[in-house]
Amino acid sequence: MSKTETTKKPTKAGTYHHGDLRAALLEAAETVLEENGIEGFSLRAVAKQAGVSHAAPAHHFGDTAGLLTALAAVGYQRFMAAQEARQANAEKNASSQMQALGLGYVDFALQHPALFRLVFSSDRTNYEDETLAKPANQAFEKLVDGTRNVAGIDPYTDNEAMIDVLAAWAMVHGLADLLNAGRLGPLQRMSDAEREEVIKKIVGRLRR
Amino acid sequence: MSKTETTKKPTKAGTYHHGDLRAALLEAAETVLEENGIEGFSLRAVAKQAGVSHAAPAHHFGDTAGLLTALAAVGYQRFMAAQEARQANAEKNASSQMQALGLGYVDFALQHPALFRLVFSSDRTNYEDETLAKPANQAFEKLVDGTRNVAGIDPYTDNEAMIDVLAAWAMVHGLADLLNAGRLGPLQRMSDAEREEVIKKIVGRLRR
DNA sequence: TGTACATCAGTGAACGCGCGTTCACTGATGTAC
DNA sequence: TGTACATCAGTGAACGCGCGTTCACTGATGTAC
Repeated sequence: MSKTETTKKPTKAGTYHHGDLRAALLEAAETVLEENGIEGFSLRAVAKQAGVSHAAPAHHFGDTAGLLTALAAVGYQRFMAAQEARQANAEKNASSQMQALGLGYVDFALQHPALFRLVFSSDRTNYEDETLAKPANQAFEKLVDGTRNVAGIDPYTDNEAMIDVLAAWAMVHGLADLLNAGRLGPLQRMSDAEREEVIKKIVGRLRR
Repeated sequence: MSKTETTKKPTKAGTYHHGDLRAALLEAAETVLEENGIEGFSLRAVAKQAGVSHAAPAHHFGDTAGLLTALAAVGYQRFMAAQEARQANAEKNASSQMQALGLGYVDFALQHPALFRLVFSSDRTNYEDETLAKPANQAFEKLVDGTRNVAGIDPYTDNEAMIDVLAAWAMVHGLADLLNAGRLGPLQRMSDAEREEVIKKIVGRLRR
């Protein structure tokens, strides 16, 4: 029953008011999501995980969709961080940087399977919410930029280049989702290094 | 409260025993799944839809996973039917037939979004069950056959050809899932014909 | 510096709901003789 | 053809559980004077 140290704002432990319950609830929500999946997600479970009364989350997020929307925004931060980590370790030419975006996409999916679903497949989030729409667009822009650098053409003015964008997205998304679902038989049982080689080859099947 | 006519086995209407409740429950389950999604799926909801007592489904399928597994097997029939319809209308050369598999994949996803998720992304099904594993393998074999015909090499003996198989699968799966999730912005609002052209172009981004 | 008061964050009991599961039951069907 | 009995399919009441929501509350904080 120990409250996890949030460290953000040093709260006075043991007081009636939490200090930064919103942040603590988001952290708890991430834990609950990964442990129970989207289907097992509930405000009460989050409250319990945060060690707080069950009615408290509604006070900050309204309802389940509100909390999941805020959580999805956090998900995009994790997602872009995974991509940036790959890009930092990749060669600086356009095509290596583009490949890094794909590998980061799959990294994120494998490391945070439930968050991945929430961000890219769920209908329990609200993309009208500016705090979610903004990072979502930001992530999409990174993909557009990468394609622009590889193709030398702006996808926003060239239809074929936009097809490249969508094809790249679809490819890595499908790969990530099927891997998480355990539908790709042999790939499931490979070592990380082996699987990574195959993933690179699959992503390499994209052509202009 | 009218029981849907099953037509399979002409049951004596109004009798205590149903006659073919198993089939009627599967039909009801498909309706409930598409209406409530995987998250809203329950044995009780299926019983209600079938107009039968709430404890009846457990008698035939054990638990929710059992019913969903049986339903997923039905899903593969729908899925392969969608692909076959596309293939029947396509030119008979290897590459057109392969493209038809991809278009059928997307057709199935758009026509039966929840069933699509159940079949390809859910963890609430049991692939150890032979009645599910069999059609799943059958569907995979169609993809392997298509690739073999295009590449002229057997994916089971050639690693690069198997990469082709997985890349094709990943591409259309990602496309279908993102479309269903409503994440592909502009594509969502196109007419069917326009969208189909774009989908064909995206699928065409696969290279050997 | 001290007091009074408004505001705010979080509590906890209560509610109604749908869920899966259990279990004694009832009505229909099939079989033995 | 008729009777007795076993088997089977489906019923419906009851259970405990976790859920979201409501609401009167309590304790901490901040502000006015």
